[in-house]
Amino acid sequence: MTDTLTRADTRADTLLRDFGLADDPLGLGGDPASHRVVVAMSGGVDSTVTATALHRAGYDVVGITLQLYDHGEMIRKKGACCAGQDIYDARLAAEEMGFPHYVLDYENRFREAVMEDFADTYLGGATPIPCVRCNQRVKFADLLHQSQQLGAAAMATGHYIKRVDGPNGAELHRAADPGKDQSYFLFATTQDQLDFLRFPLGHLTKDQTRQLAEAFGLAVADKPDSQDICFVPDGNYAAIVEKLRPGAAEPGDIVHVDGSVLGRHDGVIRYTVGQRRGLGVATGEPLYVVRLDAPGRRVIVGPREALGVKRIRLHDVNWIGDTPLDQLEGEPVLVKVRSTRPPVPAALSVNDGQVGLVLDAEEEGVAPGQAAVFYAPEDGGSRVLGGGWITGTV
RNA sequence: UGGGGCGUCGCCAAGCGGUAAGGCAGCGGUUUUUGGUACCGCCAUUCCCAGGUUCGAAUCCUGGCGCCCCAG
Repeated sequence: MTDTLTRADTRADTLLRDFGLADDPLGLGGDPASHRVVVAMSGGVDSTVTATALHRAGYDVVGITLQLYDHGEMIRKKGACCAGQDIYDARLAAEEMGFPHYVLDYENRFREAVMEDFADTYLGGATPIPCVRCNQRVKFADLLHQSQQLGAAAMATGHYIKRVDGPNGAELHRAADPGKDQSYFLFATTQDQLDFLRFPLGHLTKDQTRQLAEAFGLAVADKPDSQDICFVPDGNYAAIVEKLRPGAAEPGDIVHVDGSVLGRHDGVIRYTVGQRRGLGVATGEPLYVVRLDAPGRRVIVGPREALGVKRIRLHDVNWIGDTPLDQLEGEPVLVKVRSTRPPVPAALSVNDGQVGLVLDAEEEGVAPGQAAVFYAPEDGGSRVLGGGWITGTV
């Protein structure tokens, strides 16, 4: 028994060393034990491995799990996070590994900052990204402040993204594992937040994380990755919008870009630019949502060729590059207008506060409410320079 | 009730005597820490109905029924 444990410990220590998580991996200096580190624990593999690894590295780890929405019917959902079973998983792991763990009730905050924004965005004819709102307004705002109040030297998460110390301070870089990179969802991270944050898994692959989970003997080692919107139990997001804003979604016309009315729809909230399915309109060729006219309750559709977009207007841009943004008119950047897909070349346009992009080549399905995330062109798009919310396209 | 045309999956549509293409829509799945896209799979034992000819018909014949057009 002791022998097995010892061997497992050795295995874990070896992996930690191999993965660069052994000697003060957070770069806080001095004795790790003198630094309190809050780890945001969702209950999934990644954050649990993060907390455990940092605890083993000697930091004064405090695990915190946010309870984000009510239990009830959502408990059973697989691949969710931050409710029900997941909170229990996080607590259990902390208990077994031997570091303190707290559950904070953030339901009200989450509903206001994420879910209501979600509903209102859809009602406005745009397509929200709740995961970005959650990171931006809850995890990297309220929880981060909470961590500072607890006297933490840093807050760590299990996100797949890299924080790199550069000549001008902390930089944000895409994850080593291109398939798991979460930079798109973290574009709104400010320099202040970045200074305090740490992402120990950013230079690991998902496979390596699971190896660690196994070596640590974590119960969540085989837990499936989370996906979909955590507070939408069955993929029926429109039902959540209806529940939050009863009666707000009203039917209207489905109109072709040529002006002809092709049919009716049950509410603009069920559609997003680029969407093909769910229109229920049969012409010979497939039709896509080209634009949403919320005030007119119209869904404007057209052929795939009508989806191409080159110019994008942005608002609430977060910029964490070295050169101030207003000095970068016409400068080249790489851009992602969607989480999955490599960054594509574009030019910044900055006219007295109005930030926009001109893509070298057309992109399809660029929807208002989604994000355009900037990457530095120099190193092939490794460094994240920030991003903005898409207001409109041409 | 004179002439002509047509009735094949929810929509469009191929088929022209040899045992029901395809597209669109729909449904299911894969991919994906948003939505969407893309990809894969499923989707008419039956061709408006009833008889008949034929080894064999959605395809030929007869009679109904229903549309459409041109004339009255």
